[in-house]
Amino acid sequence: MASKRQLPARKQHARVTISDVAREARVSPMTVSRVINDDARVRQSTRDAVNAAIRDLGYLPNKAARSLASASQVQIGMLYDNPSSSYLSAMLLGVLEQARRSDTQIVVVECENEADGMRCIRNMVKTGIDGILLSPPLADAEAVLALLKETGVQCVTIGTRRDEPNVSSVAIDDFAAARLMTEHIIRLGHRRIGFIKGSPDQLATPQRLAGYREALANAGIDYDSELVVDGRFSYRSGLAAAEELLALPDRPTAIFASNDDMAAATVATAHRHHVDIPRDLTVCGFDDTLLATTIWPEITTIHQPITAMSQAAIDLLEKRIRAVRSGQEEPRTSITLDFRFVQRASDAPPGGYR
Amino acid sequence: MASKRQLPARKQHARVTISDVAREARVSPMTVSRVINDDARVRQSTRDAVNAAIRDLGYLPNKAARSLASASQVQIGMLYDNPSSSYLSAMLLGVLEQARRSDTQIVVVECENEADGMRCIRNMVKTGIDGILLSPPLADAEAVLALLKETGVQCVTIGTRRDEPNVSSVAIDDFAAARLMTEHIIRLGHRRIGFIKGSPDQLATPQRLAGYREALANAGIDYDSELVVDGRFSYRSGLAAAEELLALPDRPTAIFASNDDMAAATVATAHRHHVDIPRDLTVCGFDDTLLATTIWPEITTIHQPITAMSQAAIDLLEKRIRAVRSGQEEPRTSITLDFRFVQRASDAPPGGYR
DNA sequence: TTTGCCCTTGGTAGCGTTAACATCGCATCC
DNA sequence: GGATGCGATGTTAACGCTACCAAGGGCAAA
Repeated sequence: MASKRQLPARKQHARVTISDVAREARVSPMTVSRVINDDARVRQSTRDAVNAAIRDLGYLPNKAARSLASASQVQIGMLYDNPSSSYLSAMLLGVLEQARRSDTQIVVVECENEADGMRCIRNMVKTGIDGILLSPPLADAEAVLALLKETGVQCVTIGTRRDEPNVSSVAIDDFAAARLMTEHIIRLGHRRIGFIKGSPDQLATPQRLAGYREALANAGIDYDSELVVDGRFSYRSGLAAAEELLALPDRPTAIFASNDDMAAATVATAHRHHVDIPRDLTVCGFDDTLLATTIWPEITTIHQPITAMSQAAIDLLEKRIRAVRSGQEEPRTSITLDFRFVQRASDAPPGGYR
Repeated sequence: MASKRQLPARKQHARVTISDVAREARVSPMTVSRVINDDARVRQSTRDAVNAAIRDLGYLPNKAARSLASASQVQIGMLYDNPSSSYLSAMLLGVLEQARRSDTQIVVVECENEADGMRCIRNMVKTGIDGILLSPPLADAEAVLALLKETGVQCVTIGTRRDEPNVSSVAIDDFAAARLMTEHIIRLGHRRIGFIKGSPDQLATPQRLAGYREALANAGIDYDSELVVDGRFSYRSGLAAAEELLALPDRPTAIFASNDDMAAATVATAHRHHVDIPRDLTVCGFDDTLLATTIWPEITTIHQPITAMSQAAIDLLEKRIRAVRSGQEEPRTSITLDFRFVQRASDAPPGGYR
């Protein structure tokens, strides 16, 4: 590799710049800038010429210059606690992708609990963060939200529907999703359907339960509190919950767990009892984390578009931050994305016991 | 929020800049720049004064300006295939953190298989990527590596030790780790130790097996090929492998699976056979993914510092890219990080059968 | 004492882009 | 017909930082 010391200045790398494109298209750099920023006031013919030049030269805008000139850089902190790994990785993917598109710096911090979360937020605010992204269970911690309101930092939560002054949220409709899943199980022919609840400190928990009850009521099935047991979203809590349900004298023919971890635990417990799935017991989960397809049989579940959710969350956060910066009222929008019912191999009509 | 239209120019945000620090410390901006870049030629007393000013003002360098001025921006593509979610999230965390520190843009792409991976690489090269980060199994695909060599793009692999012209790697010593784990099992008193292999197309597979054999040989235990069964790193393959081992007339008292997914499957299979863990059977895994602590009992395993590995990988990649850019020979370093033996609840001395 | 060199610091000129304002031509209106 | 306005484009001056070169000062060698 020859040295290039004879070059006049620092330039070694020489990518195509906006001026090159401008020269090629016989316009000013400003016009090129307008084209790449989708500014409306450029004549179509000019726009076409510029685009052609961009393509010919293989021009790629320089991010650094862009965000320097437009002072558009945004710093967003993402806090996470519950490292349900697949949830986390899906979120990270979305966040990374979105950050790449805009000029956003993301700082990801794990915190152990609510108190730690508050400490992290204080630190971040001190370093001048513009916004914060929260996922459950932190997104449901009142103290955390109160602190956020106090500091005035913009915030978006994922997976928990909120509607407050400076907190927007991106989530699915947990109620409708749980109802749909329960309806599916009823349609298979089940009447005794067990339900494993999630942690009481998360907003999704009562919503999913309500969806289950609604479907039952609509189908004319009496609610039996014996069939509804506590869980904490963890595998281990699912083990105990499933054990409880399977020990019932008239045991359920189907179990709907509030998340996949507990559904997986139910599958394991059933196997230990030599209860075949799905022949003797239908097991359904929620979230469609990778665990749902890791174990065998693969679990019928509700898919949350987590990557898309985190992308939407970052986008929303940026919009709010920009709005505040330019002195506008922050938009008070929350987004509800569509979930998807995913049928796999863990459900079947009842009848194994006969 | 009052509008600020009376301001002379575009400035709304007014963060502390390098000039503010310079004024505060009564030096030139250049000297401040030297301090924050650890340039050696600054007198200690000056350095201290500048650092004090930085602290007082809460100065944070502007990334965009920095990378614009130094033309240092680097684009790195990260390809992943095997979405063992916890592996992925750990990697992403490391990558994000490292990217934040330096001026590196990361593009993360999932690809389904080898062919798809090659397509992705070609695309990225076309858009002017500077380097590529590969994890298994893509990191073990010869065709992919050949393509990389052909295009001359810098590359670092994670989890697979490589030593080739333009490919460095960051990994742990799989051989030593597997040997250590096997030694641990032997020390517990086991003599019949089952082993579940990984996918044949990954380099780690033979290395882990070799570690197992070495420990056996050192302890004077004959190698019994009956105890070594095939797996493919997936939960489902682990189910079959465990079934095979547990069906043996003289079945093993311990099983060492080449990763946690298969160890978890072994636990599930054992439970189905009413074999208690760890009383009747010791099960050990490898990788320390979140699955290891999700299930019950939690699995004794080998911890790979994946987040640190991906950080090191990005760092290495950047160094190589900068070296090439400035016309130097690319450094041909690979890094081996330390693994950690993690004892949990899935192992015990033999004796349950007596 | 002078010369030369190194150590430390400062000045200048960009890096590639965009905000803000200026300009130009042309159609519209009274 | 000249004022008015608007749509399309150009000009200028940053954005905050660092590469490069120059310069001052101290010290050792001549």
